[in-house]
Amino acid sequence: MPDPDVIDLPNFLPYRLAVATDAVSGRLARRYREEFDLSIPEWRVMAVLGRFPDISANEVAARSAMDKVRVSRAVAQLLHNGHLDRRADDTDRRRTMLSLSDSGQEIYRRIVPMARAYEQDLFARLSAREAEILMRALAQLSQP
Amino acid sequence: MPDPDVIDLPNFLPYRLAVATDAVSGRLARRYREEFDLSIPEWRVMAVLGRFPDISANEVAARSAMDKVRVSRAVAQLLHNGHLDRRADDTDRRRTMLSLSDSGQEIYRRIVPMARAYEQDLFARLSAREAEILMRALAQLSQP
DNA sequence: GGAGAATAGTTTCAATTGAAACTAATTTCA
DNA sequence: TGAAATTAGTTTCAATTGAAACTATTCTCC
Repeated sequence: MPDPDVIDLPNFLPYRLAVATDAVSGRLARRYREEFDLSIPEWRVMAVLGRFPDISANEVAARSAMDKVRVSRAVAQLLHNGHLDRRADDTDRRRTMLSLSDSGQEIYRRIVPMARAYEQDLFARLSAREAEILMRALAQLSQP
Repeated sequence: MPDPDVIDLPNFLPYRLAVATDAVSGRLARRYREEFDLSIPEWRVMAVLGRFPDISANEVAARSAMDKVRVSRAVAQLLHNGHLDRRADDTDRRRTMLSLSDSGQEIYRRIVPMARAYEQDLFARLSAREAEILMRALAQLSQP
């Protein structure tokens, strides 16, 4: 029976979520950095463009839970490293269409199995039922 | 059947965890800031000291999943605002014992019910069984 | 058509962060 | 002992971040 006048941080849901995310993202960020020299925002941009080629930076932002500033910077870095192609949209010259360059596709091709394997290692800690409920619960908590 | 050559970010566990944490922590951080003028690190320090009075900054760090730099800065701010008391440890003058001041206790007394209510609002999105499995799954994912 | 609102994307600025270096005190052990 | 290693906590430095301001373009509607 928990004392209602006190909060036990390790059992406090927002804290526990944050700790789990730090652990999971931290390990993954290190591998992206070491093996592919990518930050998490850069990886997210590449992941979105691998699935939805030729979309604008704004659409990338909408599909990656990042604001346009973070996307803009990640895109600039990826362009600098030659992992993206950018071409102006002729019908609306404010927009630019982004896609993975050959080099970007090469990295993507290599990073996807690594990310999947990492995710499988995480799921291996859970039963199938726990995994399914976890995913559903996270979706519930993400709603405004 | 998911395409094994592509990753769908919204179904990728590390991404989904990060999005859920952003949502949950973001809302909570705004309330701590608006209602109590506290950051998340400051709140964590207060939460730990509310449960374990008279411990050192190092012990706070160990119990709050923060490094000593973040704790040091949060403690400095809380001292500045008069929410903590600090006294030197006579047997080891490197250490200082921290505790909530009267003003800190007053804030703690008010913030705990708010945090609990917020957590209850989160749990209300889940069934009891889902909540229990979520907490267990998060603990599993937090392990090194 | 054109003035004003809206949109895509970038830049600026200040705040937050962690690694590494640092200070001060304590412990280890030759 | 006392020199070297360890520990508690702070400061410095550079990187990351988001809000707000900004540029350039397009849309709205009189």
